[in-house]
Amino acid sequence: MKAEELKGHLDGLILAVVSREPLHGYAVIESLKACSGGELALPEGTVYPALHRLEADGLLSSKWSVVGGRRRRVYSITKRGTKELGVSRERWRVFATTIEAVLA
Amino acid sequence: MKAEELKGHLDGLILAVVSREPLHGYAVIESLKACSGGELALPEGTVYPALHRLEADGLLSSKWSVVGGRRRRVYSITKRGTKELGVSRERWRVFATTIEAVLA
DNA sequence: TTTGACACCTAGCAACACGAGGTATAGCCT
DNA sequence: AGGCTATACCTCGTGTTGCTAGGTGTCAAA
Repeated sequence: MKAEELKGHLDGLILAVVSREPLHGYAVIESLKACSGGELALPEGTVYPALHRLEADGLLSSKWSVVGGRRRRVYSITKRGTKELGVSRERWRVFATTIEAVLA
Repeated sequence: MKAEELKGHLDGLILAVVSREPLHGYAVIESLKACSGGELALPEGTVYPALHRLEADGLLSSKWSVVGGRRRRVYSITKRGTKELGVSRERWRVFATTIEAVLA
């Protein structure tokens, strides 16, 4: 998976996995890996800043928790985040249709 | 169509339209627009540098021609470019499958 | 006790699509 | 003749964004 391919699509992916259930950052990485059959093995330096960005934009909200002595920041999707996820899905459909029309 | 979405996918699209028939830069823009039903209305500042990049990488070759007093740089796909187009198509399939698995 | 998994963070880099600006010809309308 | 539009090329600078590389700290198992 090339790095640039992902640009502009990451936010939607994160919103999608967090919308299923609240997750902390590390779990988001694992969830993306699991959902994609290992294809989306994203480094922390990619995911953490993205989570911060999404929270700053009001699409995710977080709260700290401690489990087994380890601190976790657990993210939940907000109302605006849910709406944005819908937009992302629709935008993906348009995008994929467009690319396939040209590439095929 | 968001700008960042396209990143990493543009080269494959250009290779695809040029592979159908040799085209000059302006015609590449028109062809992309036509193939995509107007969705891919890319500005010149996007397409021209991409064409130069592809030529520098040996995936396209160009020669000047003059038609009706206007000079055109006509691009043809090279052998390596054809091969790369195949790679791009396969990479798109993997990418689209991956995104859909997570986003759906 | 040292390795690995878990769990978080940030600064700086590199890639790349785009906006804005520039040059020049041809054809059409007034 | 002058102005406008379409054709046709180019480049510089900017903004976004994913990644690399580095850092901190806990816990369990070898």
